[in-house]
Amino acid sequence: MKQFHLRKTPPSSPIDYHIDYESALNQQQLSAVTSPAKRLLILAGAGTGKTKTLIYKVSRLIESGVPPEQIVLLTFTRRAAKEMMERATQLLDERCQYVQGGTFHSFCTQILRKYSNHIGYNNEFSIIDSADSIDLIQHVRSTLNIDHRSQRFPAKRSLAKLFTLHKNKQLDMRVLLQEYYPQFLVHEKDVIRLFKTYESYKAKHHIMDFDDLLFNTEKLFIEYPAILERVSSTCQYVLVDEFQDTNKIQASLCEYFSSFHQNLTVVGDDAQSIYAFRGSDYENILRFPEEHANTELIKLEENYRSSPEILEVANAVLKQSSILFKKKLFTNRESSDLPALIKAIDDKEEAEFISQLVLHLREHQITLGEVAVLFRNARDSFTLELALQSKDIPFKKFGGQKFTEAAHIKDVLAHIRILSNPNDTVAWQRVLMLIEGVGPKTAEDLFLWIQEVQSKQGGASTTDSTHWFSDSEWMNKNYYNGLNRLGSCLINASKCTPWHDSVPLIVDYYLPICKDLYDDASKREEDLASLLQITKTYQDIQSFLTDLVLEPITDTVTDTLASREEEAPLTLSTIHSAKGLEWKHVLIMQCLDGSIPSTFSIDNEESLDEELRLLYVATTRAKEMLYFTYPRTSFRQREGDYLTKASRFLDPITANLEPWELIHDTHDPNLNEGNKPPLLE
DNA sequence: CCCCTGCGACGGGCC
DNA sequence: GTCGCAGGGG
Ligand SMILES: Nc1ncnc2c1ncn2[C@@H]1O[C@H](COP(=O)(O)OP(=O)(O)OP(=O)(O)O)[C@@H](O)[C@H]1O
Repeated sequence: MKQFHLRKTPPSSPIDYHIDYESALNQQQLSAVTSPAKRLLILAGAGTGKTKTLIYKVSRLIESGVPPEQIVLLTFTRRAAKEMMERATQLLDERCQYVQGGTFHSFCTQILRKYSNHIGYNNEFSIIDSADSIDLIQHVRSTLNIDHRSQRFPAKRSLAKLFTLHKNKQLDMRVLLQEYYPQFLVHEKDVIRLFKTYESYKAKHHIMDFDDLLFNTEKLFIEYPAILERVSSTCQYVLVDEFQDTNKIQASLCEYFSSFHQNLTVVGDDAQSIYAFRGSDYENILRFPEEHANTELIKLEENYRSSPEILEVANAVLKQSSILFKKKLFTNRESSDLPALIKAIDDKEEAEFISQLVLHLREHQITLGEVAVLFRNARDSFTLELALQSKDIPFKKFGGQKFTEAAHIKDVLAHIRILSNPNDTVAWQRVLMLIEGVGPKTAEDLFLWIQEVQSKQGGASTTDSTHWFSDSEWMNKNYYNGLNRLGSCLINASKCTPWHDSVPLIVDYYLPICKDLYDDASKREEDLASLLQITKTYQDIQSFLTDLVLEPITDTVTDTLASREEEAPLTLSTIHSAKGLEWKHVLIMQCLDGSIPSTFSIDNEESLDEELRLLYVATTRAKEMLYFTYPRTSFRQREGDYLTKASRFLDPITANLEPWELIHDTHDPNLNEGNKPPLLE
């Protein structure tokens, strides 16, 4: 017998990393980045560098030769996703742009656009946002003739909420009714019937709502293992930020995505779980190690973001929770002033203080971009926005749907949606009812008639139906003229190439209607002009509509004006949209009982805890200085002026705060600044 | 069948 | 504030 000696090959030459991981990261962070573990959980408090670690891990993988398009980086909010991509690109280079992912919803959409034909959808299915979903529920309800006379039936919003909870929490409708709307338990049967009809309606019309994007992806994976294998084989590494905010289905999607290569890293902080209303469950992250025995757990404890004074307040906030959080954060950052507590006399004074403080900070080298004002409800900043506008302080607001929610934008979008999908009932309904004299019933009849005409033409597209409404049964109606104008507008619009040339036609058609409907038409006209600009950046109608639902425009006209100036604007944001971000100075405004905690949470310990975590998230956004403000009086239409109540969460932390007194200065506003007392003493 | 008015109930955060 | 329903006149 011959012998063949296999030589020992030298170990592959060590990779020449461009990034100095060892000096940028601490011990635990480094071990998370370099860990060979296939399943890794990083469980750590706010500001301990979780996101940073994740970004370094992505860079490290790319530097070690993993193709970026084989890495999937998922997170929860669009802002966090964008922020993460930017930070990664800045750290390494353009290669990071090819990393897959974004939000769960956008990633699932990409998969479904390729494969949803397997589960009975067109790959061109429409996606509806929550407002559309509410409208659709209403529409479906009107077809069911549900008896609401004897006993009040849940409003469309409540129904929508029930339906998402039902899908996301996978709880029985009865249980949900019991917990959230016991007064509607009598309607259980009808609610379920409506839910089923809503579901089948969407399926039949190739419409998906946000929940469907997740559910249908899972369904696809369950029913078609071959597709699962194909998709997951392109996901060599799956990394998930903010894992505490995932719900059951998102957690299970993570397992599916990583099922082929089995590399799954998740990052999160159970103390920052603030999306229970959407069915998220922080138990997901705590259970994560139990799902697989070989999970490596890494904890980070040093906070690199906030001063000790801020961290002290944050810890004191969290201590009020009925659930015990064992972690205690520490920091080596230098001391700052004590966080401030400002009690304004009313909303106006609060807004005035914030805008003057922001200007004062700008004089002292804290730019607007380094300051954020956070609040519980999107509308809490209304008075402040007016004050900022009057002082020409540029700001950008996050949270609240505003632009795409606005009626006039939705109106124009509905026309565009018809061009994209002539079967879109909700869009037709909306468009038809804009015509004077057309109500729900006529709109429904018209829609059925249009569908019939279309099917008679053997599925020919809208382009051929040049004489839609003439010679028809509608000739003699008083709304015939309006109908005809709509008809020719849509026909001309559908012939446009490129597609976005159709938008000016639609806007021209719509403007008279808009002027008739709203007093502030000129402001709305400007919005439509900016919508027009946006449409020009899209090659096709489909991607435009998808993007608009998944990434609704947050810029309003004021923002656009602001962005013309070079200076980075002040940030106004709901706390929910601020998660994962940080600023030098953070103001939390409207710290009132009824706002935070919200009125709807106060008699339920679980939701009260979530409100508290929300305040914790807000406080931990600050690096150098933190301010709590609230008005002592406020105004409501019915009651008039009334005394407010400070947030109950502030009481136990007042010892850690420094009260600031607001003094109205009586000097002539035109007096030289040097002759007045300093703003802050 | 539409559209206006008045009245009571509800109301939040995100994709 | 906004929604959703009831009652009226067109
Ligand atoms: N080892 C480190 N050395 C210096 N700075 C660090 C280190 N780790 C993190 N930081 C800084 O701390 C700040 C917080 O980091 P990061 O945003 O990654 O925290 P996080 O844990 O994701 O926070 P959160 O849970 O609040 O989103 C960042 O400014 C980051 O640059």
